[in-house]
Amino acid sequence: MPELPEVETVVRDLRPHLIGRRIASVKVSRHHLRQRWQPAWNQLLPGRQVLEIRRRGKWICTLLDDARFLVIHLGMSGQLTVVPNAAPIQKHTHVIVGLDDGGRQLRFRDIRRFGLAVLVESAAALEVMLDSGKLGPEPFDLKPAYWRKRLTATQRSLKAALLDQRLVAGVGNIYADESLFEARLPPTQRGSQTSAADADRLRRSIVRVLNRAIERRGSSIQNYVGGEGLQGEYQNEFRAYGRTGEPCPRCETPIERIRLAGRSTHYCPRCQGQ
DNA sequence: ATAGGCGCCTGCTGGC
DNA sequence: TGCCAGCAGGCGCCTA
Repeated sequence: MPELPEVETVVRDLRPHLIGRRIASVKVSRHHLRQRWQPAWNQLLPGRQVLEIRRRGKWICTLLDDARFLVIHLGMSGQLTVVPNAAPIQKHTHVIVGLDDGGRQLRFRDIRRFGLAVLVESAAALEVMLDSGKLGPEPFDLKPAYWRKRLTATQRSLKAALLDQRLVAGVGNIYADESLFEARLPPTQRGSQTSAADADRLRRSIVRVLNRAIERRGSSIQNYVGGEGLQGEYQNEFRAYGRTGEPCPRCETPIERIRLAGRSTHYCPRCQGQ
């Protein structure tokens, strides 16, 4: 569930609590996540100091003082929070990292277990994992020529293209629908049919929607909370996503919902043309 | 190579 | 009240 704005909010929340802190202890649950936790990591983590926390697309990369990275993906239902040691341990908590500040823990909770928590050996290994063709550029760094080229090179729908992390990193189902609404483009339109003007409008819309969502600390629908356990507020500003049957905020036409690229897709049949 | 479908999980909601 | 289908911020693997 968490997309770029939610992950960015988590990272910003965690930084002041984690940077400079040392890891005192590690405890993991028996349930496996998308990738199995290696027992060796329980030995490697204690004593390490947190130097940096970065976001890349929907990935959270915590740089440690041995040049390794604790890498976390929130999947659909992941929560990464800093809480007092005494806070009750909620069901589905899979990793608990004790901190040396004498009273708090970093906890990774993930109800559906589509998420991931792994220790990566080095910056080079992280490159292989995330970059090397897998993750496209950050939405804020999209070059107009690149973006149009990638869109026009595919027969898939704009919706499918936006969800493809290789084209642009960090956009998911909510912000794809919201960006297409903002740009007044039909989600079903084939990438190959995209004019230069369409592509650029879409690019700007993505940036505007994501920045606004970050300002509102992301969207909370069911599970999402930021690094301090607070919900987001952007769900109150949705114009298309999840508004099936409600009037379009631009033209009052009821918002429609279709299945596209395997996902629920919400749009205004009138002002998002065709 | 590219595009679509399915499965991985748990929990919640709505209809009967 | 119970049961069952359908749905949910993602992604990787399989197939045509």
